[in-house]
Amino acid sequence: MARERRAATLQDVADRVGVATSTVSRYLSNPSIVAEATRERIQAAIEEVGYIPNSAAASLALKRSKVIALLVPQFANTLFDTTIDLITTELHDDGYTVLLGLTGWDLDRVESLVRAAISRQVEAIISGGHVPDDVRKVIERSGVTYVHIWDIPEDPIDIAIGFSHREAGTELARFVHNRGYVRPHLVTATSSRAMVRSQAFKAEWQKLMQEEPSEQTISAPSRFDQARGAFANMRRMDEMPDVVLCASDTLAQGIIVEASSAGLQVPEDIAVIGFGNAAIAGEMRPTITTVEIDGRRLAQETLQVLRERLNDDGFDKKTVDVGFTIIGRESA
Amino acid sequence: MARERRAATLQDVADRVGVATSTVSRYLSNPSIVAEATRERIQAAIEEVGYIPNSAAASLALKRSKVIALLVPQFANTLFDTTIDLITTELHDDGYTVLLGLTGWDLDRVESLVRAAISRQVEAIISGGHVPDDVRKVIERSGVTYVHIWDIPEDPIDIAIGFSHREAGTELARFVHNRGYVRPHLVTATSSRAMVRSQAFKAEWQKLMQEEPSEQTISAPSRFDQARGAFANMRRMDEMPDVVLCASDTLAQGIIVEASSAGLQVPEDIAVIGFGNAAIAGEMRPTITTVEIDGRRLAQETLQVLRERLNDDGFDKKTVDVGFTIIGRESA
DNA sequence: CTGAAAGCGCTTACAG
DNA sequence: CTGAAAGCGCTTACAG
Repeated sequence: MARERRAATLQDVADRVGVATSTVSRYLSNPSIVAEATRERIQAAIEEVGYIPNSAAASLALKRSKVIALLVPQFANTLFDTTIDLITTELHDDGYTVLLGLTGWDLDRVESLVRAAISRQVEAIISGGHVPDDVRKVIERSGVTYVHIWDIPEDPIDIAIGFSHREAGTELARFVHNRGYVRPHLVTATSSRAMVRSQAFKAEWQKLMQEEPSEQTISAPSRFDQARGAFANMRRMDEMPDVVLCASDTLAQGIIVEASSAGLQVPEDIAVIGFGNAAIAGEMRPTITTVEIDGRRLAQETLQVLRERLNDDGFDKKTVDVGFTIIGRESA
Repeated sequence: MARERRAATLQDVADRVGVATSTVSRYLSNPSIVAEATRERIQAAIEEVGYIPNSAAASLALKRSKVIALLVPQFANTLFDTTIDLITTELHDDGYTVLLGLTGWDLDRVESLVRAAISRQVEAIISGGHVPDDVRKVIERSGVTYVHIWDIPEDPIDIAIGFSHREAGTELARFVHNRGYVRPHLVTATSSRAMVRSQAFKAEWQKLMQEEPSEQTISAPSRFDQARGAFANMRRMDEMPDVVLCASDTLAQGIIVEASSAGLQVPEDIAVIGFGNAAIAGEMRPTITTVEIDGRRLAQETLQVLRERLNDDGFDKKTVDVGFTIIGRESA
């Protein structure tokens, strides 16, 4: 690696061409207002010195950073990987740089990430997780655009795009009931969203059957390898459940593998329902009944609202419900 | 959301306290050199106005951004999710902000992401993918620290931390041969690394058996749902392979599911080998024989080398080989 | 079409 | 222990 080299600046380019920095700057932002001949000399100089603008300086002068922060709990296996992927790629194509913050479900980290983002002058924060009240104040005070994705909070800070996890839980209870299952078992992850779904499921099931479904909790994120323990717990119950509601498709997949390996047929002996409609859900044998959220649509809606806000300077709070769909397949 | 509000600046805090901005700045970077009484008044003022420093301005003045760019092909399901997760989290704890760039295996995007990173004055670029020659020049010219992770290129740009995919391919061929398999089939993904492994496997197999193993190619990233097509292709072969080498554990998992559902026993009728030792590999039934790369160690090594370079100003190129381990399990 | 100058919000020698 | 001032690398009215 080359040793400490001073990066070329606008001044270097200008000197080389023999014009003022303002001319080079204009060429960069709007070439057509610079004379043809000057244009060519500037372009040549830029290439010679390998000039790359310093965007810290530009941010400062423009009061516009073209940076957006993305806060998610972890790098992968969040149910919205596709959504994140699409959003990030499109934002880059729009000329934005994306800051990544991994919260790891840790509230202190959420706060320091939000502060770092604001400090970096981000134009928006897209967050896939909840934010404690004091951090909410920091966000509101700063005036940044804040986009909460994946669920719809009671009282959104600013923009929210997602679906109602409560309704999803309720609908799942009805679905299970309609299919004639009588002993549902919830494998709930310790994430606020999964817990909301389970609560709603229990409430609805109570209404329909006048009883409380059994439940166990696993630590978020729900992973394939947690299935073994979860399944063992079920075996210890007085009576095995006839349907298991999993916090994710990966977990559902694990439960199916465990059940098969214990000689149980899915769904005959025990039915399994996932969450998220990951690629595996449609390909597993048996195919997995699950809840689909349209990640592509979620991404598109997010980008649209964001672009409106960022370009047209709208300042209205906004909530978009992208809904969900229960997809009945072989596993339940 | 609150309307356009001018963010508080150092000047605002200074005015409120009745000191110069330099004093507030000193308080922020090194409180102990400011008088106790002043310190308290400054702290109070900071909280009152909700001051958050503008790091674009700080970058400009300090010529140090505390930003690091992370370039990966996609947001999830890269074999090194854990590594990325660890690196990102630790860097944040070290006070760095992480820029995320998703290349999507697209070389033009690699270039624009590298340029954006340099423009943002990043102190290092960590990249999980290959970089074309002209982009290499941009990197070298800029003088940023460049950390290539996951494999070890012939001629590293700067720092490289990973393992030899060529050796992995060779060792896999020996492993398969030792276990007595005679008709291996490679399911290769179209990523440069997977291709290197397959090449090496073929070369070694040629040496051992004087024949060419059969092979099919799937588009990267290798996913569970590509297993169906891949398996169908094998069925169409004159003779089914007795062992399948998959580009990832997820793909291996898919092949196992497909094989079982076709009434074949794994490994008796057909053995399966994955790559990566994902969580599922040890939990699937049968458990999956695979190649493990210690993602945690990879992350630690990366962080260590990075910290050395960033703090101690070392400028030597460096390569670290973290190796790999073939883990024999039930599936082969 | 182009230049000189002010300003964006910090930091840090240099004085005192 | 603190302040005044210069400077980091850009952008953009304002003149010409």
